[in-house]
Amino acid sequence: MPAEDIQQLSLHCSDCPIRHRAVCARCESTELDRLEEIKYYRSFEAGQTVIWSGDKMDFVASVVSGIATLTQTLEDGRTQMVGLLLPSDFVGRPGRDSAAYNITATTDIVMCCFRKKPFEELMLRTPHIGQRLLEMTLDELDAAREWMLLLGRKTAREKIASLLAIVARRDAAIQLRVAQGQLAFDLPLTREAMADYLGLTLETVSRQISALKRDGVIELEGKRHVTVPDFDRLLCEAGDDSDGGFLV
Amino acid sequence: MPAEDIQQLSLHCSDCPIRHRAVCARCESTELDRLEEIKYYRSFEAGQTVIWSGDKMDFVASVVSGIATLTQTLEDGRTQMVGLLLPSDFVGRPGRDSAAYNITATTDIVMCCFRKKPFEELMLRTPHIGQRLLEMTLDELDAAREWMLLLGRKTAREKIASLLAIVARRDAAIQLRVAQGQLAFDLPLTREAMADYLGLTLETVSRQISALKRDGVIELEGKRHVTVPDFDRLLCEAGDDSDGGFLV
DNA sequence: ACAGAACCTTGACCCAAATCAAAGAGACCG
DNA sequence: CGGTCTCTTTGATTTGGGTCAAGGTTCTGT
Repeated sequence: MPAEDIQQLSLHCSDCPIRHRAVCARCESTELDRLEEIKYYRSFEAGQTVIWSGDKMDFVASVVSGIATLTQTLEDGRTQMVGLLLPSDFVGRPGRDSAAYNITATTDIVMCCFRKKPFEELMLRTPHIGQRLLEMTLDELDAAREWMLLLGRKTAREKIASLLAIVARRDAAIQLRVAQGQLAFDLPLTREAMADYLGLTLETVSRQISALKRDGVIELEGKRHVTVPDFDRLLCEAGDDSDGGFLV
Repeated sequence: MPAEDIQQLSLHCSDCPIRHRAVCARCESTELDRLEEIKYYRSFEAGQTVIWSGDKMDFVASVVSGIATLTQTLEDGRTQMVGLLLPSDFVGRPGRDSAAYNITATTDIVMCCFRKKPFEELMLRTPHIGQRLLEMTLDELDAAREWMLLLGRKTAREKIASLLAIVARRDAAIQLRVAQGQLAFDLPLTREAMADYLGLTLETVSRQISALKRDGVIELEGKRHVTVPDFDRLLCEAGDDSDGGFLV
């Protein structure tokens, strides 16, 4: 989302640190002011579950700060992460009143919620909101499909490299650090969460990270801080030149 | 989509056998008549490529008859199917002018196309179309995420059983055959396409189908015709009680 | 400063699925 | 009818990643 859009949007939502990506920034309707009337905030601690799959969900929300995951599980406990919620991401589905996934906070998190009913009414009156939501949903669909390629066809090493590349890019975008040459960032996920994301076991994740380190593709400081000396090398390890992916 | 919607919709699109699911059936606006003005048909033979990923795509379309696949590939040829287009499915993305995936006809296929520009203009004037598209896109996203669970965490046998269950259900829905007890249908995919769908090799697909046959979960007649004596048994083999999935 | 917990790494071993290889079964065609 | 092509099955072997197990590192709370 271009910077000027964020700014313009913030005119409508001035006390809130979030960029409501659900809302069309180009729409100048005063309807958007009504978002202020129906919104409220909720906080969760790291590890807390925001909502369980199947539970009633009478709100939609944007992430203000922190990180949450969307996961699905089989009866026997096998878990697959199907999405990651980062600041400014939108969650919740107009027209459906129960959650489709478990949402879990992996860090302390603040969400900006809108009660679903009034939000839907606002959508009806303000087509631009729906259009923006459609755009966002299509982006998520593309990201999910790219992840399908990763889950179905990539090797463990490629999966790890892809994840690192995506996190690096996302981090660079957030920090607005222009990334020439060396990149450094903190992994926002535990080894286990990475495993659930990539369809691997945590042991394999650990082993492959060690292998990438041994081969000089990345450097590690502590468990979480990663330095990438040669981003192109990492991309090459990722098995494709994909420039997008899940974290969008 | 409920039957009455299809019927009501067909008022607006009477000569076309397709149910335009992209269009809100409940909308009585005469705007919908303009769809007639901007639509045209294209046919493809089995095996033909409709469009390559990255190509310019200046239309959106609904599938009238036949089956097509959406696939992504890595440079070395590894292929992952990320979607299956069945009659009445919508393809194409307002707001993006190149295709994100390879679209290939797996049977002879007829598509009902709308030039993108006028379709987008129509969307602007008719919010219900956008809303319906949003609904459909959210359904596709759910399906893609369910597929992520399958790709990341299910065994080969569970993958095959899941695919069979989904095809069986979809077939039953299309045929409007009420499915008490025994189900029978034709597989719409080659072993190789199934493999690309499930993230397996074609040999593994063949072996697992043979195993399910040997264990009495399914019966096979020829290579493609499948009979399911006990649908619950098949669901159980699929590893979850999922009632939806990719084919929607 | 110490105990405990949570998280991470590494090794040894195993197995499900990939790979390599060969042969069967239809479909189509001259 | 036999030949060829495409699709499918089955067998033998290999291997990537899972499983089980044992320690190592931080971090937190007392």
